[in-house]
Amino acid sequence: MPELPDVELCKEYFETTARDKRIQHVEVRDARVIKGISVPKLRQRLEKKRITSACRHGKHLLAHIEKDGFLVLHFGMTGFLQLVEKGEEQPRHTRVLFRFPAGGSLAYSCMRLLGKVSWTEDLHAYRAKERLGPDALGMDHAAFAEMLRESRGAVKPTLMDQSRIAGLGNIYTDEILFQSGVHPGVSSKKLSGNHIRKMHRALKRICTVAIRHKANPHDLPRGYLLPHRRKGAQCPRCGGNVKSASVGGRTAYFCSQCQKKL
DNA sequence: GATAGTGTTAGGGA
DNA sequence: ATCCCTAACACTAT
Ligand SMILES: [Zn+2]
Repeated sequence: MPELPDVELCKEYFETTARDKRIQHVEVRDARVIKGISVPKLRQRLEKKRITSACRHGKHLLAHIEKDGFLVLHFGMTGFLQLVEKGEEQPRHTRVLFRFPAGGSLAYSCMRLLGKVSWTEDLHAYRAKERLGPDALGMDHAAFAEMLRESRGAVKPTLMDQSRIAGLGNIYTDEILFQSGVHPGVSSKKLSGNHIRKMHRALKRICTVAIRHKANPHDLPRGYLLPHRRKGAQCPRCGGNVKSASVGGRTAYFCSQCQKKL
């Protein structure tokens, strides 16, 4: 559930299920996901308060709470939100339950506990404290090109560096590099202007299309790597073998035929 | 039973 | 300091 397109969909889900509602009660079922604030303080900030809007920055969902500040939700690798109506069963790994006066509640589920629930009074300060770079979808070509020129090391870890560009992770950087014809291990410094342009366009296109298709890999247009993102699968563009390699400590999947090392 | 996995960060070595 | 790599976190699916 966790890269930019997924979090954007979470934001939309949050808006349709929680906006303008008042939080009656916050049930913290596993305090390990609460970060940067005590459980009583967080409850104090949220209970009886109205949710007025939501926004996303990178992989972070920020829900504006009437007057006070922002509830921050991060989903790690396995987090998601689900509206639970009265009497319905809640997700197995629900860590926090936000109850509304009408009886329904919004469950924050996070199996691996890699996500977090937090609080901030100031979006700017939060961004700085978390060292979050500009959001990937809001970055124009000039900023994107400059970011790559300033970076060292392989391009894939650079794209996943949340302090340089916020929102991309292991999966979508593979798709971006695949559609741009760039090998994940290439040094950012060696990218031509043409490559950078391709990557910038691919990033915008891929995130937008993924959001439109509910971030479901099997609903993506033909030619996308994601549905074939496993070792030994066939490249959807050339029919070659999809390969994997460890780049920056994560497993990258790519087609060595379509993606050149330059 | 062993292993990998959509993320992030602390700790260690160069 | 600063960059880069690895391990660790917790839990499930294969
Ligand atoms: Zn190919």
